[in-house]
Amino acid sequence: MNISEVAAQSGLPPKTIRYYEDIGLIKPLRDTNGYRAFRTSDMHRLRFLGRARALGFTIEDCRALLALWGDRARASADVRAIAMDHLTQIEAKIADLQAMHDTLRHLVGACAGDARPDCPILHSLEREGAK
Amino acid sequence: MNISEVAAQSGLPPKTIRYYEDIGLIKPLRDTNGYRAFRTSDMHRLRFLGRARALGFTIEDCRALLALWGDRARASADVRAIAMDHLTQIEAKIADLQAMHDTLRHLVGACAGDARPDCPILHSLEREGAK
DNA sequence: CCTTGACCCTCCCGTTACTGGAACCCCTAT
DNA sequence: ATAGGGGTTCCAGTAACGGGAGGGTCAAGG
Repeated sequence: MNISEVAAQSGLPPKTIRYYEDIGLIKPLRDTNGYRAFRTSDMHRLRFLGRARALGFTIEDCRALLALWGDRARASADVRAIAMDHLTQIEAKIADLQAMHDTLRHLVGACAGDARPDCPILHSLEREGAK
Repeated sequence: MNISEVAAQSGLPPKTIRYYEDIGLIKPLRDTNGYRAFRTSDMHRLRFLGRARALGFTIEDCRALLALWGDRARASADVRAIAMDHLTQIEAKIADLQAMHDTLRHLVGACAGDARPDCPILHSLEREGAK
């Protein structure tokens, strides 16, 4: 399988696939012409990566998850730990964004948004108690 | 005012302040010894920047907001447009994160997290309908 | 046999908003 | 004279790729 076919079937752009090889997440074979020759197992790893990335796992998380995936003697606790950690980070991020969202929403709601220069948004950014 | 004092009073690290000068967000004067000499107006701009960044505005948004802030003939509609845009992006991001969160939470809940290798999280990443 | 077009390859730079570090200057106190 | 705590510049690295240059390869058509 050449890279474009793998790209089509995995949903990942060729650039990304090459990058994943660069950083050692996959190790496709090479044809004599230098083209990458992907096995089915490479495809599976790529699909796994695509799904893990879609869930927001970092590349390093993915590396760890792949290792656990391939380890018959793994403990599900190890997988769960990674996922829990990630979940916590996501929750923190959502909380941050939600706070920004609420403040902004309030400010946007208070701003007339017309041709006049007076603007509560700028006032808020200007003065002390801007929160 | 030297950079460390401005840093203390604005809450921004010196490195960040130098960076902001690099990209033209502030233009402090210089003492004869080459040290940056910050005026009160620089402080105000830095505080403005700190608050805008805390609300998640990008640097380029900040540049635009600073320009509007200094423009007596501005229309509040312009400010509001930037904020609305940003708000929309935040909402999109929250939605993304929330979706990841829900999926992950479900998977984490289904995983025993013990010494056995069987793990719904890995199964989900492995199989087709991993969503 | 040659050309064309669609592949593929490997670099290298740019992205965002900084942070860390090296190498070096300046000022004050001991 | 030296030690310390400022300050300065510039370079590199971060996360996870994307864009594009420059150049080899392959299959089909004339």
